[in-house]
Amino acid sequence: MAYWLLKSEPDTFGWDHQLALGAGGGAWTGVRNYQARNAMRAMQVGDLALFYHSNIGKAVVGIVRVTALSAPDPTTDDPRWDCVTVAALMPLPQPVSLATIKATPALAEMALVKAPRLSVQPVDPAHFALICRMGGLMHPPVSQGG
DNA sequence: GCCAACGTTGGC
DNA sequence: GCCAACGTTGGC
Repeated sequence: MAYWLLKSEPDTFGWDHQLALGAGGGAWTGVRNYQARNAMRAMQVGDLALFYHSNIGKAVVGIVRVTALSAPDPTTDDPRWDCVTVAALMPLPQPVSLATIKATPALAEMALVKAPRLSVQPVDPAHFALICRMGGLMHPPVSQGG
């Protein structure tokens, strides 16, 4: 079981779009970075990920669940690129902003802070739980992956 | 809209 | 295999 963070620009594909896909979710396409791809390849069905709005909003706004393993990305013929499938699990009652994360010493080691351009990244279980609580979830969901 | 950081590409 | 050029990301 593991935790992750997925970034998306909300004017391209935001939380509302993810919600609209329903329980089946949708393919997380468009990743063209090896580190990000490798993170997706390491995901298991049932793993959970923070859904982060980059550029506009700049906040963690919800939690998604991995519903299918990494598979070839249908948006390219290039065989190097993969995508997982994720479905919305629940929103954060109160989004946790990048500014708040940066102002929280316990979260200073997050890749979001240290490697700000990485679009798919692993998240420490303690960091995941803390952000959930900061977002108003008294009982953070637990990864069922692996 | 700007610009710094950084990943990728391609010439050598 | 090095490295300069270039493109993209994403915070500000």
